[in-house]
Amino acid sequence: MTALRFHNSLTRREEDFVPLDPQHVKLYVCGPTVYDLAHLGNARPVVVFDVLARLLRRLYPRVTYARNITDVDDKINARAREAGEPIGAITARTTSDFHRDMAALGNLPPDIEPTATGHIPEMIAMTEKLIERGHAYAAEGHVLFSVGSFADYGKLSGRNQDELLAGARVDIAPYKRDPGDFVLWKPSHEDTPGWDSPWGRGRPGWHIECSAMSWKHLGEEFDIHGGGADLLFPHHENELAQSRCAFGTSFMAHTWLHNGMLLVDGEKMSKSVGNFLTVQDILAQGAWAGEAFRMLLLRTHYRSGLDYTQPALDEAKAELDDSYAMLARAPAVSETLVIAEMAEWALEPLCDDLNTALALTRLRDLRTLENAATVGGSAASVLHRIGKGWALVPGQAAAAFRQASAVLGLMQGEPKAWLQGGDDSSAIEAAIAARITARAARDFAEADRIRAALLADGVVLEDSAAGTVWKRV
RNA sequence: GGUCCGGUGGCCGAGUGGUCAGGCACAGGUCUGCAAAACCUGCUACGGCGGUUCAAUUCCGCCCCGGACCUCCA
Repeated sequence: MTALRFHNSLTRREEDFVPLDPQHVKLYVCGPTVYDLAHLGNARPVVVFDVLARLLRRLYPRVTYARNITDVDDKINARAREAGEPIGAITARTTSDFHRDMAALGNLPPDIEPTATGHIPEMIAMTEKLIERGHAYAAEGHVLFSVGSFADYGKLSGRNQDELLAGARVDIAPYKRDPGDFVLWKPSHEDTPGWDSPWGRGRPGWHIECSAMSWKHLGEEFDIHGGGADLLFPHHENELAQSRCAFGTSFMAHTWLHNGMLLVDGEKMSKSVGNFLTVQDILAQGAWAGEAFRMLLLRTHYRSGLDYTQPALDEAKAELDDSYAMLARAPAVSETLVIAEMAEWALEPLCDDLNTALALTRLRDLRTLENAATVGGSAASVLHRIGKGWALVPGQAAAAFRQASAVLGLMQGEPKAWLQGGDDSSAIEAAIAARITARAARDFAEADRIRAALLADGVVLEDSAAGTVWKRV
């Protein structure tokens, strides 16, 4: 496979990916704060970086993908107060909901899923290091990171201190030496979760959590850090500052990747606009919806903005219908060099900054080739366009399609289950048998009557030389 | 206001200094008892104004429009 390239947010350029250790690639992605059901926007980075992890695993002998669970946060505390529910109950339930929803979208679990509450000692240790090295100070029970102590502060997000100051739109706490200084540790009252620390009972700031967890599981320096573009500042800027200053390193992650924001019906999701959608809302549309939503996400390049609309989801479902139908028709074949070559070709775009949209286009081409081979027709124009001289053997393009799709986490289900899944189908089979008898007797009126009746029940028939097949719509 | 990222055909959406994206929709065709599916053909766009160039959707400048971020939203 060709060399991996990424658009690195840190350098704002596309560059070749060079692992720190080619035997072991390390990836960290910011996970959810578990206070409520995952919404559509939460799903995008999970899907995008799931594809990245699958791709890395294909290219390198060992990959460690860590994605955290933020289970200590003031939003969680607020939710617990409102709902009168214990914090532990909220975080446990929300974490399990998150796992369920992400699995429904076809995501594999990360290799490591550290929780913030499980890493308080590491956070305290890092905070102490930062104080020792003169990058942080304690004041009134708080510990603050001193942005003025780090010359590179602002480099990741592309801002300078003056801009940050000018843009500050919150009241500046009196104990801050610099308005840009941010909290590493803050005091907790009796009614708020807290841990004993050298600065009294308190809880960590948000940013230090990710620095501590990535340090614990991936080391002081690692390969790739991912997350939503909205986290670039302040979260990632602060993480980077904490980690580099605590360890005296020249970088935290070598490559920083940021996915674009998801809109719903052209607007940022919000409850007031009424376009707020959770993953559960999508999944409720049917058994097909999880995979269709994943397809929808991957049809757009991860760095671009993406507008979710219902017609777009329906189109993604229709594409899956067509693909599963193709897979259902294709005969099984044994692995060949051509199949490997086809799959490699389809996946090639992923190496160019994870171009999933182009990879999907190539999968469509494989689908057309397979259809031409199994159903009939000429694929000469497709072969000419893609510049390939593949001989069309039924089953081969389908096998390549299936292999390549696995890296996208798509179209791995049983075609029959996708097309015909649902309630008991014996009545449908019986009706089809009756229709075959009618057709054999050239009683087309009866045959058409049966077909129309099935269609009314959402069942579409397709006659071919090989017999009659059916699918639900 | 500042920083950054975008504006591609009816819709979605890649990409490129000059020969084709692709999908959906639509219109023809082949096949079929009729359909459906599949395949074939057609539909030829790159926000506006300048500039560089033999040649710009692709590079540069300005303008317009949209979005993200500007201290804890993926």
